[in-house]
Amino acid sequence: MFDSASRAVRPFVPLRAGEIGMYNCGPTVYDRQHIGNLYSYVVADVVRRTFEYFGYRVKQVMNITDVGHIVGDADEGEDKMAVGARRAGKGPLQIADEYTRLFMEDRRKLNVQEPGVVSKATDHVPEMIDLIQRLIDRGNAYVAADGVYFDTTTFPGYGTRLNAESPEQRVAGARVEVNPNKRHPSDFALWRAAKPGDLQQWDSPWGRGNPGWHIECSAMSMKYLGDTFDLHTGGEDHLFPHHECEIAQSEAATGKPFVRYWLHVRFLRVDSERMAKSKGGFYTLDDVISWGYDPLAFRLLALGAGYRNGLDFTTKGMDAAQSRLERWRRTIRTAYAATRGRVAEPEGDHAITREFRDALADDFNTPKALAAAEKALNLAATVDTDEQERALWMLFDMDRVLGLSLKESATAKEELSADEHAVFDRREAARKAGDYTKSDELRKELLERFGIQVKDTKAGTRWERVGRKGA
RNA sequence: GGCGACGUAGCCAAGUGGUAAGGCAGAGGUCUGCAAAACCUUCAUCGCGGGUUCGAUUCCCGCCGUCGCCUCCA
Repeated sequence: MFDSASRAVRPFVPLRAGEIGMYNCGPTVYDRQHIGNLYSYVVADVVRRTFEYFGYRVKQVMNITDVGHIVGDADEGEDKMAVGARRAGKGPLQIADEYTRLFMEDRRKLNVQEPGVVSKATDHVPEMIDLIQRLIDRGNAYVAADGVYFDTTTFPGYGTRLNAESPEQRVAGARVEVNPNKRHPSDFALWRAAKPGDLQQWDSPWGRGNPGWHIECSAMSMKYLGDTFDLHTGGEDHLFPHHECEIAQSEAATGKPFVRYWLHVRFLRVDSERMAKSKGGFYTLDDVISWGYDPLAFRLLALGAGYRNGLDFTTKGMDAAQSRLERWRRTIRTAYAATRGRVAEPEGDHAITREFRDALADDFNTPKALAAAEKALNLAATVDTDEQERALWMLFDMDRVLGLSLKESATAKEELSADEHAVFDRREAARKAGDYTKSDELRKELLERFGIQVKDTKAGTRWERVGRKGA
């Protein structure tokens, strides 16, 4: 896998054999998560599933940031949680709970498995305070007028562990006013003293206030995974400063290496541009669903691109993914019916399975893995039932990682409603009577009114729900 | 301004020093009352210009273009 810290692909070797500790930087729950956020969790999910597929036990921890963090140091702008709360006329915790719920719902729709531990920042303030105290005791942090800061000069290599650009080079482009309370411009806040009107504040040895943004991830990841753990994931935007700060404060506090492998997901783009509210490309999963797409088509789209290259979200791309998904389902359903639900593990190492596994083992190359799956699909479309049984076994096996509910689509049974059935029967009658004009009319009606595609096959008339696209 | 990534067919997207996976769309065909589905066939010399090499899309240099980061952000 590719490790951001060494900027190279290197073999993955876990700390403890057969076991992996993995931490995902979670969302700040002050608003709905957009598809870009969701995309990064789909990637994390595929990573987790891949490790499990290869037999590892994965302990996955994801945080929920339910404390508002406006700024690193210069206090400008407004607390995000506060903004969200005021907008809805509710308290910060209600807001956090509400958006957390919606977030978890979106994840389920995308077949993203639940992490073993989901930890909320507000539940871990004591741990953060402990950690800050340790840093002060060790001389890595100092108390200033408006909070506690990490002294970056005490941590050699600060800001360069994951980034090629040195801190000196950054100063040139600095665009935020330097806080005069800090000893060095690059120092970052661990604890911020409360200001009048702060909705969320806690007591601490340094007075009332709230924790800095970076400290929560250090405190929670180490609590659940230990001082050193295997894998830390996040969006590319976290490379700097968030993860650099995490490294600095964690390693300074423990004197041990913090994370063994870093994985950063490139941003999802909308029509080739970064999604941003100002550009109008801020979409939620519900938007995507309302346009007539299956959430799993979005997952398939995500799988179709390498996580390090980012994903370009376009309606064309979604159309392609939707068509592809529907074809997979049809093929599998047909094959499953042909084998009467039997599947058979191929003897020995099947070339297709091997191709699939090699692709995943090569830095989670899901596009390549999908190509292997397409080969299995071709096999499933043959008339040889032995071949089909093997193909189905392989597809269901692959689905442990792909997470496209292939098995469910094979066995899904759907019924026509009474209304639909009536139209369907009338068409059958017209067709039998040779009245093709009328039968074609009714077929069109089924499609346009109910989203039902009628197919006349040698084996009789079939139908299928295809949904209605476009908006 | 600094740092980084990328530029492969109409679109999305893998990949390799020896003439380029897969998907979507399209075209032709088989099947069909017609459709739909399915199946078969078909569809690229890899941004531009140099260089290294027996040979480069793949390595190096330059240029052009796109995108991201430079302390809110998955």
